[in-house]
Amino acid sequence: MAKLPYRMYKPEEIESKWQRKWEADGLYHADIAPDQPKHYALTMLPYPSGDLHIGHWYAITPADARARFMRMRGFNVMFPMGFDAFGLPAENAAIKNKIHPKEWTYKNIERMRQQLRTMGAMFDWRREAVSSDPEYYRWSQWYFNQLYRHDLAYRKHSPVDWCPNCNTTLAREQVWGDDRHCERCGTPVIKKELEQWFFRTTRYADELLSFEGIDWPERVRALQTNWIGRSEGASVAFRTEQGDELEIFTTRPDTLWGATFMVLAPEHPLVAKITTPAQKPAVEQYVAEVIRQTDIQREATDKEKTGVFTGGYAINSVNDEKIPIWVADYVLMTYGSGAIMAVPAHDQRDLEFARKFNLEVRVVIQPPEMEQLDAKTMLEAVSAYGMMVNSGPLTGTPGDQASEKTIAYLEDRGIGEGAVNYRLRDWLISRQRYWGAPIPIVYCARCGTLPLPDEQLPVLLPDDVEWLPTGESPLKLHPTWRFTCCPVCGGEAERETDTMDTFMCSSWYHQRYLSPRYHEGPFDLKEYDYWMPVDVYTGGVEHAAMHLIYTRFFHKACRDMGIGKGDEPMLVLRNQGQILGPDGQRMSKSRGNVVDPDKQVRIYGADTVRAYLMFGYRWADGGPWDPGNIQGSSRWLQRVWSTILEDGRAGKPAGRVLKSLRRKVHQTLRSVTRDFEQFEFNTIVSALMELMNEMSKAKQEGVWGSDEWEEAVDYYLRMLAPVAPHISEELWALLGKAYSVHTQPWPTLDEQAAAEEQITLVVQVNGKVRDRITVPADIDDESARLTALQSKAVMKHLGDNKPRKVIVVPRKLVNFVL
RNA sequence: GCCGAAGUGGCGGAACAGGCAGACGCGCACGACUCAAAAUCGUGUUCCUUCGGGAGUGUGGGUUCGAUUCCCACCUUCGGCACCA
Repeated sequence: MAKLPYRMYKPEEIESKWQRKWEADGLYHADIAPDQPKHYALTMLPYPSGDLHIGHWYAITPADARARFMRMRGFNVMFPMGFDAFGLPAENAAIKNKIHPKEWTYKNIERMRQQLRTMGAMFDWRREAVSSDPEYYRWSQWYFNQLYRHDLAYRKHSPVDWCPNCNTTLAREQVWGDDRHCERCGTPVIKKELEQWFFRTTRYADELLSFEGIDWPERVRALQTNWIGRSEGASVAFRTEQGDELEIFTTRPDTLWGATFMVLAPEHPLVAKITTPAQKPAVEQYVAEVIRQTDIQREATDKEKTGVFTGGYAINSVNDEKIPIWVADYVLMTYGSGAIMAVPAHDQRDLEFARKFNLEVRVVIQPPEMEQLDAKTMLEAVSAYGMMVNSGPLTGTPGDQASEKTIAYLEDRGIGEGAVNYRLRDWLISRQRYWGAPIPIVYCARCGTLPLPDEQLPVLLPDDVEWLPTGESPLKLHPTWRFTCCPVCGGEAERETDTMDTFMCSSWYHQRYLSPRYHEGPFDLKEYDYWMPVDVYTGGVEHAAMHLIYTRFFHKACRDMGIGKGDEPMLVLRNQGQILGPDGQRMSKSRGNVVDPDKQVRIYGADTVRAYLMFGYRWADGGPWDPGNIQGSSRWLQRVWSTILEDGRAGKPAGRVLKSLRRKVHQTLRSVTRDFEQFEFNTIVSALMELMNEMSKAKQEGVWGSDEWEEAVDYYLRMLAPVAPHISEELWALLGKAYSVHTQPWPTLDEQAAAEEQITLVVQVNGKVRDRITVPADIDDESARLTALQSKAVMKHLGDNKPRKVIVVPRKLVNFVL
């Protein structure tokens, strides 16, 4: 073996060198290869906030390592990167620093591109997409038109959530927490009545509940299921005394005969008509009070019930009974029909209301295991199913058929039908801000609301705009921009001046990566057919009820519009956790606990930072940054460097030593392969550390220069390559191996070499470990038992007793039971 | 209240199909090297112990020869939803 000149491991010298070479060589270019299986690995694209955060490294490094692993396993891997570049932070920063949002954004993108390069990730930069480029948002607008033409986009006047700090409306998904605050800035939202654009996500509510064919974490599935909030029941038509139909939704049609009053939401359109002159002042005052309240005050669950009698009555369709109609704020206009039938005996909220206002309580369900219910004394509503009582023709129906039979009864008589309700709302996409894709709609006094013809896209965002937020769309304040001519009649017309929610732009970015400079459509179908769907999608779980619902909706809509294919955009989803500051708190500039990745790279090198982020945490959990722990990863790579590069003493190692080295190498390969497949990154690094410890010991015993050593080093560098791409490439080159380690195939596992010849048999007496004996791996049960019996420790614990039972688990243990 | 995830040494964490709890790393202790320190290398490191052992994976039960792992009940933490009819 040739003697190598000894050198120190200096990551700062080798890392940028290889990064430049890889890029110059196009080593990570992903092109269609029809004969090769493809793998589309996607990591959520960052927002260009200014600086790359350690959180970006934490998210991207393992995704990159796994993409590299898949490539070595023979897949044609695409791992693209881009920027989600529209959005409020650009405007906020612009206001603060008096710099144009566009300038701020593109400066940041340039800076982050450079920082991303220092990670040594295998991005194919030719596929980069930036959502604020006209060539990108042209297609966001085109998609808007498609949705509009397919009746999946519509404009509606309605009460919407408004962030008074961001000065814009928000989608329901962007309002968070008990205090209903803005997802971006934390300010509590208020309600405004506005004319806004929506996407019909509710049309897909049912389909979005199915996760068939995709492997997504339980956490995300549960969250989305929860968010969509499907309830099954019936809608029933009641009538007012004046003859108006009053529809209600109930999940308990079997309690219909127990309805003793009705409640309307204060905003319900029939309130004014129903209210009698005598009750008018009280009702008007109550409604005015409720409207003045915020949603937070109004929706507090622990609040005492309030309400007012309208003076009007409704007819219960099942028994023609006349029941009073009340107005109360515990009924929400946004769910169901904004009206309920109240069944106080079987609904806690209705019971509280009834007791407070002395309304009738009537038992219509008797669960078999409960004592006879007494409407006069009951303190808690009984929501359990049970036999229907006092329910006219359905009296006596058992609980398990009650709802079903009632629905059939309603349908027979044409007074109601089985119905499903969802919590999910349509997606409000209008934003009264500047830095977004303009909604490509024109309003013409003669021709009405018109989407701009596709060939007139993109509707360019003007640069010369006063972007300071006023509550009005900045585009509306531009002196000329909004005036245009009607695409149909050519007369004077005005543009829509709102921009689109940036989640619209990020709903389809994985398509743009396929062909970011394609001019004929949002993507080149050739590329789509080869690469889609995304095989592995990784990113933060905070998007579970926003981006991850929107993008599924978008994909299904595309499928139905004949643009895309398949039911789901991303087959496998995995979420990483969050890296916190060393103090265990969320990193923030104001707390001063921000860990700067650039600085860590300067100190330790990118490979060490990568290795530590993979090694130090369960990826899905994350945790506090530990400035001490990273030392372990740094020392490890130093050891890898010196153990592989420094000449060893030539010796005559025992065959046993060589065999055991080979065994460890193949065992490591087995576990590293499995862990890559299962996204368990921390144990990949620990297995590689173990192997290095073993190799270092074996080297002391003289294996250096042997075939086994050569194989160990070769395998080691290939296994290390996805984790630490620079040091492995450098060592690969220094050993004279053919460029590049990253285009090598993944090593081949020799199961026989990995098999243990000798095993440690655990010997127990009464389930307690008393001895450990080394035996041949293929020992039969009887010999195992006899060998174990000879153990001194066993003899001592057995004494004169004869074991009642002996359990032998092949290759594992022998247990003597007394 | 409902849904979901998670509780293992001083710390991050490991244990793959019910079979050696604590791999790997940090920290710490001791030793080697050094005039010395750092770095590096080596050894030890769950707790208690009368040195025989005993206890131990959030708590209490259960199944089993045997449970971090399976079942039941509960506690705690985190995340989501919540007057949703």
